[in-house]
Amino acid sequence: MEQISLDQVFRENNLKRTKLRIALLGCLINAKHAQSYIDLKERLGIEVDKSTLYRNLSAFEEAGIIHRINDHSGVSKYAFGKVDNHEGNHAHFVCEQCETVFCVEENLNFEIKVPKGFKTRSVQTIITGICSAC
Amino acid sequence: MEQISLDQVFRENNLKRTKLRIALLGCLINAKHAQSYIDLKERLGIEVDKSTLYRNLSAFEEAGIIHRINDHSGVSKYAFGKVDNHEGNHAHFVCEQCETVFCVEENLNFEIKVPKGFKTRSVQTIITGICSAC
DNA sequence: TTTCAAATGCAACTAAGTTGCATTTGTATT
DNA sequence: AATACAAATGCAACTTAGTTGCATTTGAAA
Repeated sequence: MEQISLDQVFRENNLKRTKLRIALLGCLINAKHAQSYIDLKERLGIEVDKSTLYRNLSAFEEAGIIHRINDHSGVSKYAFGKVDNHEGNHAHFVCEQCETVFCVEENLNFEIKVPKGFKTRSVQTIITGICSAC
Repeated sequence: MEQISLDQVFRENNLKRTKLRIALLGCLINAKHAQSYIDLKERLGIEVDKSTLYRNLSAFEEAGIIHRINDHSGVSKYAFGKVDNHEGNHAHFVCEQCETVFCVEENLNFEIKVPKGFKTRSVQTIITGICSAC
């Protein structure tokens, strides 16, 4: 696995290197599955302001550092990396029991025909089922 | 196109045939794209109680009469029919501009490999892009 | 070390969706 | 047609995710 330099990520995206951002991005990188606001808040340990956290998540998302997943629960979850790389998109697996969201590493490279006049920009796939732990 | 009898749908699913349900299901059947709570409320015209509407949407969803779509906006949208029929799943197209959600009629019949121990139950695909009207 | 935009913290707000409970209504039964 | 009862409705109050405006603080560049 390739080592990631946080400093580089921040510099490349014109984001100031603050304590919270370092901790937050660390959380997201090390997470084994997608994290909600609540998950992140707990994981961070330190007291964090809600709006600051959300603003940072938005900033990271806009910069393409993380991506947001919206499953059936209505609560947004965030995961490190982009949904689509040069080889295709990846899917998300949502466990019905524990509600954990995993990024499925297999790349999807299918095309979906859309009606005339429609232009596709991105494709997100959500799989529901039962995870190995449940 | 096949004619649908609302009475039959209600009877089959053990749902009482109320004024609101008839109007609501009518709205959903006739809609050209997926409807949010707000869309439905406006479309119905009549005064509707929020919780009653939501409860009915849940009831319809549980009965498999309609399905719920969760796009990036965080607001649930509802569309008539099931996501998956005997031929595969259908995808949803979300317009980035007008936020309209369309059901894409093409059936998807691909398989996604999930990690060992994971069991897939359903697959939902969301396409974002620009619709023909925008 | 100064400077300034960008980031933070706080409080107040918005909006989606839920819950509990009293009242009403659809339908099955007599 | 009258009765009976569960299921559906309406209302009010609540919960929770996420946002906004603004004063204060801080990172980094000059």
